[in-house]
Amino acid sequence: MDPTTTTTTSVQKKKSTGRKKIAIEKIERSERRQVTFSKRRMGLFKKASELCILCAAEVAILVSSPAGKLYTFGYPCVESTLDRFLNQQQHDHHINMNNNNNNVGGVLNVSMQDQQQQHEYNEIASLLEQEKKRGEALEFLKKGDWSGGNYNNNYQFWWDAPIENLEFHELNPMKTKLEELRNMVASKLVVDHNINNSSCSRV
Amino acid sequence: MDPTTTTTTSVQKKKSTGRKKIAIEKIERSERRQVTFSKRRMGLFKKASELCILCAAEVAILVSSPAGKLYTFGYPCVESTLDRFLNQQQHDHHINMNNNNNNVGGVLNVSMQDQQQQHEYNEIASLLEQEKKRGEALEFLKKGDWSGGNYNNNYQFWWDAPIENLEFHELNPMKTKLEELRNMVASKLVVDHNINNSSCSRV
DNA sequence: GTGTCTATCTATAAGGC
DNA sequence: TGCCTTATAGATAGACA
Repeated sequence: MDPTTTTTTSVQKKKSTGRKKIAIEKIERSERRQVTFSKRRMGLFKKASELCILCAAEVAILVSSPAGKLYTFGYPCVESTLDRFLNQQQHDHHINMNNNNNNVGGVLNVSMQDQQQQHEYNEIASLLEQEKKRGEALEFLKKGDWSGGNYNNNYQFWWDAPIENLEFHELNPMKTKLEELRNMVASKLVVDHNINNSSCSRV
Repeated sequence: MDPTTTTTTSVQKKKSTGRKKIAIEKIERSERRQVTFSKRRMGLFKKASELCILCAAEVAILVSSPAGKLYTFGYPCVESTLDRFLNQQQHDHHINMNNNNNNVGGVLNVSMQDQQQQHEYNEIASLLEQEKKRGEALEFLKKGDWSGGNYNNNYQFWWDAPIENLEFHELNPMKTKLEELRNMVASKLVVDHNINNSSCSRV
C-alpha cells in the first residue's frame, strides 16, 4: 500500500543496492546464511572445476551444511582423489614396516587373500581413475556449462548426468564411456569370482 | 610522496598490463600452469574457509597437483568431514544391515571391518551374479531381434552386448542396470577406502 | 531451494623481485 | 615457492520473483 516503493511506471527504479562488504563471521540470520551457503558452495565448486581444468589437477571436495546435508564435488570423481589421499596416508603410516610390498609370502598381519583383495581393489580404483582421465570427463565438465552458472553439480560421477537432458549427438561419447565401464566391471567380476569362489586363486 | 607514481608527466612506467581473460582449458605452459595452480589453490582454500566461517559448514578439500603432490584443507579438519562422508556412504549401502551405523566422527574397529569386507565381497558377488542372470534372461527374452538367431553369442554378460543395436528407448533399462552396477562399484570402492584407512584414522 | 539483476567487492593474470 | 603492482575479470550481497 505504499506508493513510494511500488511505482515503476515513471521512475526508473533502482533494482538493487548492489553488493556490500560483509565481515567474515558467522551469519546469524538463518535465512541469509542458507542463501549464502548455496551461492558460495556453487562458487566454490566452480572454482574447483576451473582449477581442475586449467591445471590438470584432481580435486575432491566434501561440504557438510549446518543442516547436515552433504554435498560433494569430484574430478575426475570423489573416490579417485580420496583414494590417492587415503593411500598416501596409509603409505606414510606404514612406510617403515612395509618397504617391499610385493612379498608374496609375507608375514604381515593380513592374510594373503586380503592382500589379493586389496590388490584387486587398487586395480579397480586405478582402472576407474584411468578411465576418467581419458579425457572426455573433462568435456563433460565443460559441457555442463560450468562457466555460465547454469550447472548442476550434484552428480558425483560424470555418468550420473541424466541422459534425458543430453542431445542425441551427445549420447555417443557417453555410450563409449558406458561401454568401457561395463567392460571394466565385467573384467572385475571375473577376478572377483576367482577370489570368492576359489581360494586357490591364481598359480 | 613518490613522484614516479603520482603523475604521468615525467616517467610513465606501466608496471603491469593487468589481468587478462583466459579460457578455461588446460594451460599448456607448465610454468604458467604451476603459478596458476598455486594461486588458485590458495584462493580455493580461502573461499572454503570463508564458507565454513560464514555458514558454519564443514569442509574437506583434497587437491592433487599434476606433479602428484597432495594438498588438503579441512574444517574443522579433513578427517572429521571425511569420516562423515565415508560413514554416510557406508550407511547408505548397509542401510539394511546395520540399524545404528551413523557413528559420526568415528570409524569401525578393524575386526568388524574385516567382517564387513568379507560380507561386502559376498554381497557384491551375489548382486553381480543376480544381475548377470537377470540380464541374460532379459536378453534371452527379447532375443531374435538384434541378435538374429544367434543368441549363442560370445558375450558373457548382458552388458557386453553392443549398444549400437539398441533403439533409443531401449537404452533406459540398460541405463538403469548400469546405474545399479556403478552404484555397487562405487560403494565398494568407498568401503575399501575406509578399510584401508582404518589404522590411520584420526585421534 | 533457484534464477535474475545491479553495484560493488574480490580474485587473479601478467610481469617483476 | 613467496611477495609486489596494476588492471581487469569474475564472484556475490542484497532484494526480489
